[in-house]
Amino acid sequence: MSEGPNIVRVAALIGDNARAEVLSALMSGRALTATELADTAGVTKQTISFHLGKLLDAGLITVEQQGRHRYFRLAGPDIANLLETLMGLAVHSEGSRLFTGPRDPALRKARICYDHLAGELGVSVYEHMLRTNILHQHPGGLQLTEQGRVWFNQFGIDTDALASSKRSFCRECLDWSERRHHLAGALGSALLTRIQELGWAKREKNSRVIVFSAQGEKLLWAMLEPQSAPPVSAQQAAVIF
Amino acid sequence: MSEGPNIVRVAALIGDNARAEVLSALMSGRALTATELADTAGVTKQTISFHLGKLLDAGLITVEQQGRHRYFRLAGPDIANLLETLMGLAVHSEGSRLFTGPRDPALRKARICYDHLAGELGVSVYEHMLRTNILHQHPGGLQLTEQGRVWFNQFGIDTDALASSKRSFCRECLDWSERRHHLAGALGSALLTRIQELGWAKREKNSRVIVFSAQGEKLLWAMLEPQSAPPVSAQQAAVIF
DNA sequence: CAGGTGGTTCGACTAGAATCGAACCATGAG
DNA sequence: CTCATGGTTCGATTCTAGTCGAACCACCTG
Repeated sequence: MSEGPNIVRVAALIGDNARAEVLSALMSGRALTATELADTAGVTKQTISFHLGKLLDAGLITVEQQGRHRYFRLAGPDIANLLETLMGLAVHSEGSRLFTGPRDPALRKARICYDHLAGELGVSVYEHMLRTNILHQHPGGLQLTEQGRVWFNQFGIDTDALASSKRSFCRECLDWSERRHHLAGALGSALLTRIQELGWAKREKNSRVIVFSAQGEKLLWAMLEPQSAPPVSAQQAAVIF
Repeated sequence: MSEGPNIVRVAALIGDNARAEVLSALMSGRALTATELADTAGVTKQTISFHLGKLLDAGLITVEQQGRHRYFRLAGPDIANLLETLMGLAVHSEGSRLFTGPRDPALRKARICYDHLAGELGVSVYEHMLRTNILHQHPGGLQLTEQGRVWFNQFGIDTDALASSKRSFCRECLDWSERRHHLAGALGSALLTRIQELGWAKREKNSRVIVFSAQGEKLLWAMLEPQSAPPVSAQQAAVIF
């Protein structure tokens, strides 16, 4: 009867309020404890433990013990990718009652997707990088060009160190709100981290929203424009804050 | 509490045996009647009617009335895409008991994904097309090159007619078994149709498997090889490297 | 050591969902 | 018109899965 892999198990797992809430919370890329998760999901500790067990079984999340805490996180970028795909579809399926809450616009503008930048800003930065040939789409996958390497280094990111890590260096990820791609992988992760280091943007507490300061957004674009700014040196940029 | 779109509804919908079976069956791209679906899902007519109602509500499938029959099909390529993504994840999550049934190898080799070719053959054909510059990955999306147009026309596909249709002309689609991309969109659809027209491959009854004749597979590759097929100049193919 | 907090296990309760039998409504064939 | 067939609706049944209360274990702190 059933050909192919067993979709049902995974889908059913996600198709529960509490668990979906957990997974969404973990989309922030943060590692959270069981009680924190219980809190955001709005259930008791016992219940969350039950759910976390199931998610672990299925390999959707992983744990790391640290003292008497257990930190849970998504098992990998694949999972985050699936969740974003689902959101992209759900946003249509919702149809009638689409309550665009107050946080929603901010969420569309810029948010964290697992560990990299997503939303309007995420895709426009990514597409800009393609246009200006910092990144290049190659049959085998996305590639960092030589000038891209220079750009990232000047931005204060050690691309060589990243490349030697085991995780996928750079790849694209589908954005649910924009329905276009943004940058993911080690490079995407490093980019966002650096942006936060420079104080250009901050994460909103308990949310996936990322708020750019007006200044920060301007500086980012300045950094990307090839003519207007021969890449601002990292130190110089950092001075601002 | 919950930010972003409501994943739960969609996921829960897929997370049921009968409905997942329905969706999988519709991945074949065929339009099927309610009783056919009831049959493949292994439930009675009443039950399938119930499930189809839910899937319709959520906009995952659509109906078309024809006489006293109602033909159901997937609502669009997005849905197919989501399902493939899910399969890609499930294949890992299954872990221990992965019963690779007898049909499985055939399914990995070549299968239909909504309406285009997937599996080993699907991705290698697609990647070959990129290498030989029939298709080109462009920041805005996938593009058919001029020489690609010629190639498709010689293959008996009227690309201009396709381009004027409303649906997305050509795009890539992630392959769950290969974890790489294959060709989708109107162009991908036309390609598969033409291959079947030529008798190079046939669909297995009641399954997503596509069986190529030894002859057919050979002819397809001959068609793609740059030296034997004039449209692609060796020069342009070499440009990539 | 005792006390407090983070997490899990067990058992029982409950709500919701899937299922089917049976009756019902349409459409097409003869 | 009558009969057969494709589908839906309704009601009743069954069962699974989420939930919590309570007890329990593990670890850290004082």
